[in-house]
Amino acid sequence: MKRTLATDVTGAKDEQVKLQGWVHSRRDHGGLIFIDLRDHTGLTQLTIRPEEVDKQVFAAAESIRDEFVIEATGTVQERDEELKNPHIATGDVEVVVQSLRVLNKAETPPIHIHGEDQSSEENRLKYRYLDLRREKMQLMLKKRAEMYKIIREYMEKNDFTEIATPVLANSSPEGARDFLIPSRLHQGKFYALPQAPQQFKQLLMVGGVHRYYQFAACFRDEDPRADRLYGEFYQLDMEMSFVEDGEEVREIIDPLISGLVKDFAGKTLQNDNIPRITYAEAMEKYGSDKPDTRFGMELVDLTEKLTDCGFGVFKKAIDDGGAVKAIAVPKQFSRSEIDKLTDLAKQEGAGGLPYMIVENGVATSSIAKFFSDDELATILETVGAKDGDTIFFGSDKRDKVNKVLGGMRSHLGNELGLKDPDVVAALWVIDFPFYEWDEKANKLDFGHNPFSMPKDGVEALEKEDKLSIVADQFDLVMNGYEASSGAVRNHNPEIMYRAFAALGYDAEYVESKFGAMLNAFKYGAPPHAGCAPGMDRIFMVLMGEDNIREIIAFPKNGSGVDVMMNSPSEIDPEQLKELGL
RNA sequence: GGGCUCGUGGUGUAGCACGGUUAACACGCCUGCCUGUCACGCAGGAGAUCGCCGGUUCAAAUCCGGUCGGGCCCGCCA
Repeated sequence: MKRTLATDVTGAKDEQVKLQGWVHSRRDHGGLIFIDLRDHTGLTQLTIRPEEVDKQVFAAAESIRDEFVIEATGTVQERDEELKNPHIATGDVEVVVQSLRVLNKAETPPIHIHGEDQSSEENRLKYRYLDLRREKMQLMLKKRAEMYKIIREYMEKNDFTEIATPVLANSSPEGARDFLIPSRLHQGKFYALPQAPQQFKQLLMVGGVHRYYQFAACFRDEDPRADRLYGEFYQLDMEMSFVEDGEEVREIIDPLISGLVKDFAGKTLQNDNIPRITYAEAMEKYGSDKPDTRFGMELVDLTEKLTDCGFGVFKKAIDDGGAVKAIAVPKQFSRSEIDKLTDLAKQEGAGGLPYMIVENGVATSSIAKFFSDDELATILETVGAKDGDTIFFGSDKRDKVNKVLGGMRSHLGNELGLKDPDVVAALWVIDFPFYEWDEKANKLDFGHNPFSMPKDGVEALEKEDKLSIVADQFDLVMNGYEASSGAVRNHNPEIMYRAFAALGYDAEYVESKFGAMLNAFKYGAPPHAGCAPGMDRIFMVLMGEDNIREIIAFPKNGSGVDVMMNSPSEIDPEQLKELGL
């Protein structure tokens, strides 16, 4: 007898079929029992009539409970018109059961398997194997595989070679905390799980690999977030040799992203040609290096226009070389809402949150009296505020103003529902600064990582103002999430030494940290560039989720604990002893 | 490390600001009835020392202190 899938029964009318799956629900009418059988394809209704089966079979049907694993054989029959159920795919037919076998029993499930997330995440993670039976999670697993297939085909078509790099690697001096693995053979020494296969992929370029890619597992021991998994994640790690301009990398990725958004996810790509904006522009307009551009509410600079204004707070900021900027928000807020927003601004480092309300073409508020009518009119015009809008101001050092108003913009974009879930706004933020100022350590540090190429070559590194040096380094941003970073790599040891020298590190230090790579570069390293789109996060955006745990089979919770497997766990003293620990 | 927030039958919540009978509702579970349901229906039932510890009080799910756990955010992280 033919083994049939739940959703294939429609095409098997009047045929004898055998189905295997789980009991999704059971409706016992006494003299007639319906069972919705669920397998990985969907649901089919089994109908058990006492006149058509043995007594034992009917008794079995009576004793069956939800989530039992069963095997049923029977005949597919078209339902009478009035009995058809348009809500399920197989609702036109039913399987009239002849025999029934319980393959396994099931206790009452501790989470709801029907419908949308009706159980706490805590329980869902603890019983993930049950959670995965849910339609939504099944879809996530299948779509993820589909996405991988699309990407793999695209990369192969573009001459990329899939190569695996070691998972037992070395601790890297920069960046995130490492996961360390004690060596048994070399006691006192450690491997580390790679934060990314960065050095390996660059060494592949030196090794003559033209274009490389892999779905690389990356490991970082940093606190998780809603959009950041704890411990491990996957990126489409890729690198191209003989590329000296980051644009070439972006042009490879563009069609892939475009296809994933439109064809794979069925969403609208905001701009068919994925825009490029500089880091500086992103910070000025959106106050963020990963702006969500599905909505406007851009930051407007008022510094020039308010140099002589009578409002002491603004005046002082401007006199101190800072900036005054504003955003117009299409809503009037209550006093308590303003208070909450003010708290938010303060968390971002602002002293307060000055605002004006626009009514009848006039800006009013407690601070309005400090401005001339001309200045008020200029503010309205420059900010582009309309009646019913609220204008929020920031005044401080330029960086801080951008940060505060950028945080406000992002927050309000959510609050006011300005983020269209059917649209994906993708953009490249390019020209990241090579160095940045580390406020805490009060010293210069690398912006992203030390492996990037300064944009105007070695000479650029000699600039007096180190903070103005731009790297050929870029991020892909999707709906306000950082989806990828990438760069033209530094393949020249000289530049590497100089880049570190500017931070006060000598050649010895550089050699001790990056010896293998520096050494390799001496033997003819081709120029190369690449990027590493984060698969989990991109998939999350494509699926319209805002919690990255929703799209992963077995995520750890917010404390880095696998509540299902109970990892991390204590270890047998014998194992420790063997490692010399 | 810090801030905010949540913790009540198997599951999800209400009750808590203002302490006071038997802790309520929905889903699920159990028993019985039911031959066309698909959120099946009907009747009945079981199931919770309200995360834990301590305090205040005649009396604590409710107030106070502490602690543990979850979630979001900052720090951190590309």
